[in-house]
Formats: sequence, structure tokens, C-alpha cells
Amino acid sequence: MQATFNASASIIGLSDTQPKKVDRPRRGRPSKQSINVDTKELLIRSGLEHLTEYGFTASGIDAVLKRAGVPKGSFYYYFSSKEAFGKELIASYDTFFANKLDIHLLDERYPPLERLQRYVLDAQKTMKKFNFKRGCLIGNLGQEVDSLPESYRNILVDVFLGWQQRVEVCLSLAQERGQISTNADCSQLAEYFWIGWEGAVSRAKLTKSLEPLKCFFTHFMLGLSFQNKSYGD
Amino acid sequence: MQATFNASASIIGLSDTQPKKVDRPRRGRPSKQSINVDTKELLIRSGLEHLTEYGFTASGIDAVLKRAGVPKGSFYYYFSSKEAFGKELIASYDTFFANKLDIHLLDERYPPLERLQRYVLDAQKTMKKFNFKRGCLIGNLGQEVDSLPESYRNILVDVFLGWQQRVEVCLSLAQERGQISTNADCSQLAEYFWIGWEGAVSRAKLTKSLEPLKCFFTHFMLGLSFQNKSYGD
DNA sequence: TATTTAATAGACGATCGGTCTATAATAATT
DNA sequence: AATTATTATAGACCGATCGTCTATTAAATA
Repeated sequence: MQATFNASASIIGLSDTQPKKVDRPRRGRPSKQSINVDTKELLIRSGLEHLTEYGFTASGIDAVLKRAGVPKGSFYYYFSSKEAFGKELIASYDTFFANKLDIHLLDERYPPLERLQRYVLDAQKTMKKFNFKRGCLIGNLGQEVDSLPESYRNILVDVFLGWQQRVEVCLSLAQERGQISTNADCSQLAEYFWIGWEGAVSRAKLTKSLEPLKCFFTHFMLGLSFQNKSYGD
Repeated sequence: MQATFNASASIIGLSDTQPKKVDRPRRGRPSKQSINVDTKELLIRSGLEHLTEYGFTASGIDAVLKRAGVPKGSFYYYFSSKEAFGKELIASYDTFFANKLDIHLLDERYPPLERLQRYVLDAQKTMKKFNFKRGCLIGNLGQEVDSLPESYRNILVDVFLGWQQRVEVCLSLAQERGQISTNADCSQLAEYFWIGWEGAVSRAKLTKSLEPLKCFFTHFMLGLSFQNKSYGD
């Protein structure tokens, strides 16, 4: 499963996909040196925009194509099915998102817990930027997993595990520095973080407000302090 | 918006809706004394089963009708549209669910925080009973709200508010008894509960496991203790 | 018995999602 | 230069779904 990193990374870096045919390859076999991933990347990007907003079931191929300015016939040249398309979107999103987490959680300029907070602030900024229309692709698909191909289930679980491990590492660092008690289970805490955070993102989409994100994170951090004070030796 | 309470309450009390024509009214004008809400209730019940499992967008009218063993012609006799149907489902689910909460949270045989725990245990039992296929209708619709009629948004927000207020009352009781600090904001805590709980339900559906529910509630309760210890005067 | 009302039956059209075949444009081959 | 192979586009096509529509049945009512 090769993620098309450029396409996915662009979802937050750039403005919305415009339905322009400019710069897309012309009909016919292209020259050998011209790298023509443009159309495929455009479809992935458009797909990410749609699916983070509407989920899988409610997102039609036609809408994805229209947004990208790509004709329908091209779709099944690049992807064997909507299911396969979705898997590439997941991989792409995961690559982009895990990278984003790493950028924040491995940033040694800040203490571990502040890194987590910086990620949270980043996410808040992003949600606001898109007027709370775009949520988390993995959260969306997780919610509707029973309407999806069964093969998606394990993929989604694994993606969450990857994110969870990153947070766990960050929390363990905080633990080493004595900011969380040595008795606390950082793996459990990281799971707890993602469970609640996804709930918060969903609620933020619903209420079109940052408040749920702030509410969750505030109390999550308070909970961490408790782990520290009550279990510390 | 009148909720059909019997239909909604039955969603957990009884086994799945069977496509049986038994007991449904025959064709033609029924006798005056025979109360013929059966068909409508059957449709609501079937709709709740479908939508708690698959959400709104992925649930077709035909599937709901097939499960209930009701022919298509009847649907638009009882409901003017799928949108109107959905609103009745929400009202019905809310009535059922708020009642369930009240049963637990107002049960004076137990101290307030134990009541909340008893609700959580009840929910765990229910999710397991249905093999983690059925989640929370409101959580499902909340996630896909951007694909739904815009009128749904406020309705869903209000339903959450109602549930939140019930939990808030329960937490305030605990606060009166000194189990939560007087400084803690029970309204915020109740919001925090539902944000995280919905995330946990979604994750439990995905992983087909009780673990996320337990994980969230454990840490939520630990957080409460912290509120108590650190803010208490 | 005739009329009205309650409820079911299921055809129908518009739309849309997903797939497939045909075709165009260019590169590679000879 | 003509032929073949490859890349990508174009859009027809089928089936499913949503919502509406008319017809029909059966009981109550007058």
C-alpha cells in the first residue's frame, strides 16, 4: 500500500482543489520523462476532501471527480474500485497524519506534554480553517465501518494503533521526566486519548465549535496530573 | 414530534424485528377499537435497528421495510419523507434513551457515581448483546451530520444537551456529597463525559470489544477523583 | 346498499453510483 | 513511415435507491 504523500500532505497545506484541467496530462501516452501522477494525486486529494467531510458512504465517485475536474472514465484506470480507492485514501491520510504527529511529538524544543498540546492546537486551527466541515478520515470510516468492506476494519484499527503508539512514546517521555507517575500505564493513557479525541472531533464537527476539543483536552490533562499525584512514589 | 415510546423501548428489550405479517392490521379500514399503531411502530423499530447499525445515509427505505415485513406503499402513508422518518427516529430514540438514563441516574438505592457506573455497565451489556453492531443513533447521525438535512444539526445538539444535563445533575449530587470538589464544573464534566463516551462507543463498534468503554470510563472516574483531591477546599 | 375512510399494493420515473467498452493520442517498434 | 503497443479519456450502460403516484382492498358509516 503505497501512500501518495504529496497528495495527502496537501490537504491542509493548500486551499481547496479547484476543478481545473490545467497541468493535467493530455490524452494519449505521455512522454517517458514527464511524471504523470498528477491526475491520480488530484483524485486522492479530492477524495480526502470529500471523505473527511462526508465519510465513505455519502461520498460519490462523481462528486470526487467533479471536484478534481477529472472525467469519470479515468477513475477506474487509476483505481480498481471504490473500495481500493478508499484503501489508498486511508494509507495516504495515515502517512500524512502520522508525519504530522511526529513533527509535534518528537519536537525536542518542547517538553513532552507541551508537544501534545501543540498538536492539539494545530488540530484546532485546522478544524477552524475548514469551518468544522472536515473531521478525521479514520474517525469517519470507523463510525461507518459496518457499512464498509470488512477488510477495512483491521486497517482502521491498525492506523489507530500507530497513532496511539506515537502518543504513548510521548507520554512515556513525560513519565521519565516525572510528569506522570511511574505507575501510570502510558499505553492505556494513549488509548484513552484517542478514544476521547475522536469523540471530540466528531462533536466539534456537529457543533461547529472548538469548545469540545478544548473541553476534552483540558480534562485529559487534568487526568494526567492526577495520575502523577496519586500514584507517584 | 411525538415519540413512539413502545417502539423505541423495545429496541433492547426484545429480539430483532422479524419480517412477519402476523398481528399487523389487514387491508382496509380497521375497527374503531382496534389500535393500529403496529405498522408504524414496526417501521420505527426497524428503522432504529438499521440506523443504530449503519447510520442514516447507508440505510435505505427498502431495507427498513424488508426487515419489518412491511410493503413500500405503506411507508409514505406513515411518513412524508425519509427526512421526516429520521426525525421521528431521533425523537423515539431520545425518549427511550433519556428514560434509560433516568432509571439509572435517579436510582436512589445507589450513590450518584455508582449510578453512572451502573448505566455504563448496562450499556456494555447491550453492546455485547448485539455483537457490537449497534452503536448510538445520535452519535452515528452526529458524525454524518454534514450529509444530512441541515435541520438535523440543532436537533442532535439538543438531544446531547438533554443527556448532558441528566449526567450533570448526577454529578452535582456527588458534588453535594463531597465526592467531587465544590470547585468542579459539573456541566463541563458532563459534557466531557458524553464527548468521550461517544468516542468510546464508536471505537467499541470498530474493535468489537468492550475494552474502549472500560478504558474511557476508568479514566473518566480517575479524573473525577482528581477534581476532588486537587480542588477541594 | 352506497359511500367514505384507512391502509396496503406495487408500478413508475428520476437520479445516481459503480463498471465496462470504445476510442483517442502518443510512444515505441520495425 | 506505417504499424503496434501503451496510456489515458470519454461516456454509455446497468442496477439500485428514493420518493411519488394511482389502484385496490376492506371495514365503518349513513
